[in-house]
Amino acid sequence: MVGIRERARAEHILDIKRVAGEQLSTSGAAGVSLRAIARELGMVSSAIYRYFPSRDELLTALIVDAYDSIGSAAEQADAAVVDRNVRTRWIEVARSAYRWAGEHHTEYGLIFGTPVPGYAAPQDTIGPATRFTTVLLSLLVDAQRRGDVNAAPTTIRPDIRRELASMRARLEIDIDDQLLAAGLLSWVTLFGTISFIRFGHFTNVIEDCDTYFEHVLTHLGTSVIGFA
Amino acid sequence: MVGIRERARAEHILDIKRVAGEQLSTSGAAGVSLRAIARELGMVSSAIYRYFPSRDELLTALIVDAYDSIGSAAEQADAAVVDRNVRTRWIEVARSAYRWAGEHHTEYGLIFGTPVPGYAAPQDTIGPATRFTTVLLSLLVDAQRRGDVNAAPTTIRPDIRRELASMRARLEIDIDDQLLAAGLLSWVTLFGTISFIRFGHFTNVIEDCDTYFEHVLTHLGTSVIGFA
DNA sequence: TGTACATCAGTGAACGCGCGTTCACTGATGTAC
DNA sequence: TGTACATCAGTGAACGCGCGTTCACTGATGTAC
Repeated sequence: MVGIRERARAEHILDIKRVAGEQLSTSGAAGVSLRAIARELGMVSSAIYRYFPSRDELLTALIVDAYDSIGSAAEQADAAVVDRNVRTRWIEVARSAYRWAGEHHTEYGLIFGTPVPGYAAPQDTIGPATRFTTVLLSLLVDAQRRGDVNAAPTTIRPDIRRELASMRARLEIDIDDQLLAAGLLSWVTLFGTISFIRFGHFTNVIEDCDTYFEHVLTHLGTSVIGFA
Repeated sequence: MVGIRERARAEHILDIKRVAGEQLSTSGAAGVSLRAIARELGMVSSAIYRYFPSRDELLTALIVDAYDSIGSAAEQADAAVVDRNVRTRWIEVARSAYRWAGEHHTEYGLIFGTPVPGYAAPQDTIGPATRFTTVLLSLLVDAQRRGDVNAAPTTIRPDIRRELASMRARLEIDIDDQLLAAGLLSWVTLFGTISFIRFGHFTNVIEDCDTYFEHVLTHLGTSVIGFA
């Protein structure tokens, strides 16, 4: 049986994070203020310290939530593909990231934008941070196992092969050099494109960014990774 | 003949921007403070207003300087290639961006990171912002004119061809769909890679980022753009 | 079932700090006749 | 060449504001016997 206090506590934490998220959207990470949150929630500013020991810890919680949010969006998008076709899965997962970035503009900036100087991401953020990438990786592993890839081979220099081998060992995955390199490049291009679109670098360059994103997606899936 | 006042004024503006740049590196855009700058320079805080009408204008000046700085780095890198070989030019220009981002970490974050909420980039920033891209574009124009490209053709959907045509008209450049699309993708991947490296997303993923960057560069030049 | 004690949530005042911006002012540097 | 005036740089005080964090406290909710 869950006590009244425990439930109230969980609710208050949610409330604080919700208001903090609103401040994040309106005025950025620097604009998140404990006093303003307390004011908004009708409490006294010192009461916040019952829930978060400091402002930095609250920011960390927001970062963790953002990673979890985009990670679970990707997991759901992947799980929703019933026939498990890897090309379709890639497209759905990539789209989910694009959509998430559109719906959570500031949270996206928080995790993929300028790092806050002096703020060192604590250990707690590492797990959630890898959640999205794990979806991508397991997709590639499946593609490899099923043999559903046939990209034109590109030249990979020995020093990069060494780097890829070390990555393979560290992540304990079974993906060959060709596919791993293509996956890495696609991962970066995916978020590079999303950032350029969401951060406004395509202003006066591309008019219909949604369409362009779809084009990049298809291109990466077909020509770079080479899904069947 | 340049008056004493005029020269002193120009020097003071440089001083203010220099100190502001130092603050930018230490504490980010939010940490740039007029009062702290004045303190550092031994003036009274209100004196700053003789040089910049507001804090926002100072920030704008920093952004403009950053764009100018990376732009001129690219121009110099391009100009230094004596044989005008387009592949070499691409590599040198891309490298200059990577190097610049490494030497100007915070300035890079300022222009390619999270946009400051509520801060709308004024007209003054548009010119300097295009300086880097102009170098890349003229490189592509030359490649096209000299016929120094032979990439494997990729499929480009009609709606994207329309987008490319409109871009061609707006920028008044003569680059065909194939090359323009490849250039666009390489541009995004270039900065996507730089951002991932500089913003720390390759921690626990890639060990030797410098080498990986070189690999991406070669790959883009060879397989994506297809320089001869 | 009732009582005694421990835990927790929230209060209110205070500390010590920094910030952007305005304004009336003094003195020095430039300019026009 | 000298004088009268206009422009500019810099001063110092003030306005009004917000912030994170600490601390001793009250009162309510839970727990153990």
